[in-house]
Parts: sequence; structure tokens; C-alpha cells
Amino acid sequence: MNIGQAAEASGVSAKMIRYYEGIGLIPAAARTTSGYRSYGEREVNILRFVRRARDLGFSVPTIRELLALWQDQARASGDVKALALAHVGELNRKIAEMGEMVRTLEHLAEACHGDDRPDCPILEELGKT
Amino acid sequence: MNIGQAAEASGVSAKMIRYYEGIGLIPAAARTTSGYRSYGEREVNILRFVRRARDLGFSVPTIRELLALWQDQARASGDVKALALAHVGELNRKIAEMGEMVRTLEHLAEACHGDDRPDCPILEELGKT
DNA sequence: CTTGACCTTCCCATCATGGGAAGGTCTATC
DNA sequence: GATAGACCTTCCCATGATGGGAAGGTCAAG
Repeated sequence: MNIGQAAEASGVSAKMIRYYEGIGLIPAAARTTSGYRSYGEREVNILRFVRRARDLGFSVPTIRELLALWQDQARASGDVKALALAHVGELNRKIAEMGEMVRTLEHLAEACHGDDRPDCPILEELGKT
Repeated sequence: MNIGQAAEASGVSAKMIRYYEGIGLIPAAARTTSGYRSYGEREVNILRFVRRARDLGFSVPTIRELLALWQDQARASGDVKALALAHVGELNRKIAEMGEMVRTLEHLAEACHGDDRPDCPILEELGKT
């Protein structure tokens, strides 16, 4: 399977497959005599794993750990769970932060006429000295 | 006031002040005869405005609009409100997306023993073909 | 044998931010 | 006045994950 088909099958773009290989996240693909990268089921599964983890918002460094654990027959599930829960904590922090922004903005917008008059508490707040 | 003091007073790093000037987000600062950038109250207020908007998660392009509106005496508050609410919508979209990730991860983690045994639904899910 | 789709590597851009080098300036102290 | 150290200047590089695109090689179908 060439890189294009692997991309299609895994949902990871060819560009990103080369990138992941470049940074050593995935092992270097086998090459045909003419230099084309060659992929099999196993490689596509790895790519799919990576894509799923990215979809869940895991960073590349964390996916590196997850991949190692995935391929480690002797892994402890506690290690995986810890990574997942750490990520949950991180996500929740960001969610809270954005929620704070939303609350502030909604509060400001509520106080803003939103018509043709120039008065606007949003700008006044931003411009406070 | 030199750039260091302006950075201190506004909460925007000297690096970023130069950057904002470079991309035209803020007007180019006056210079002393020796070439040092020089800032007054007015400039610091602009910087503070930018920092507050960044703290609320506005992108630089949006801040550009907000700044123009801020300095436009004839602005319509509706314009500002629309920008703010569009940003709120965007934030809420991201929040929902992350919340979805959290739910998925928590669900997976719940099913994971989290002990020394290797079985882990998190990895199984990620590795699904 | 040509055409078009695919592959290769390499470079560039994003966005907001920081690091650091090389060199000029200012101020306080000796 | 000289010197030290803190500050300033510009310029280049790096980040993280991704895409765009150029120049050139390969493959399969017609």
C-alpha cells in the first residue's frame, strides 16, 4: 500500500504521515525499490491509533507514550489511565478558563445596547486604566 | 518611558510590543535620538487594551477590529457586541468539543481497572480497526 | 510512448511567543 | 572620565501541527 492509500485508510494525511515518521512518532516505513513508502495493515492500525488519539486532543508527546504502552504487552493499565485522567484534568482546566471568558463577555455584552449608539461597556472595560 | 517600563506597566512583554508594532496592530512608537522606543500614558493604555483582549481569548485580527472601534468616536455599539458574541459562539463551540473529549475519556477510564493488569479499554478503543 | 496520477524531498507559511546573539546606549559608581 | 551592568536595537531561529507548493522521479493505463 502506498502512502496515499494508507492516508485514505487511516484518516491521517500523507503530509502528516511523513511528519510523524520524521519526528519518530511512528517507525520509518519500508520502501519499495523505487523509494516509495510501503504500508501494511499493521502500519495502518498504528496510524489509526494516532489519529484517534489526536481526535481526543492528545498531544504528540503524550501519544508517543500511549503508543509505547499500546505496544507493550506487559503494560499496566494504571499507567494508561493516569495519562488519560491527566489529560482530562488539562481539558477541564481549559474548559473552565474559556467558560470564564464566556461569562465575562456575556456579562459585558448584556450591558451593551448593541445599537447605533457609541456607548459600549465592552470597550470601556477593555480600555480601563 | 522605555519599552521595558511600558512592558511592565501594560503587562505585555517587550518582545510582543515590538511584534505588535511590526504587524501594525499598534502604531509605531516614537523614538529617542538614540533610537529607543518611547511610550506615554496613551500608548500604555493601548497596550493594556490589547492585553485585556488577548486575556479574553480574542485573536489578533479581531483585536485589530476592536481597537479600531475603540478609537472610533462614532462607532456603533452593535458592531462591538457582534464581535464579542461571535467570539462567545466560537468559545462555546470549543468548550463543547472539549467536553465531548472529556466525556469519552472519562467513560473509557471508568472501564479501565487502572491497576497492574495490562487490560485497558482505553488502548483497545484507540486501537480499534 | 505519452499522459496523468502518484510519489519523493525540500522549503516556506501559519500564529503568538520566547530565546539568544551582536552590537549600541544610558546611568551609577569609582 | 572610565568602566560595569542594565537596558535598548535589529536580526535570526524555534516552537507544534498542519498545509501549500515546487522540482523531479515512478507507475499504470491507454
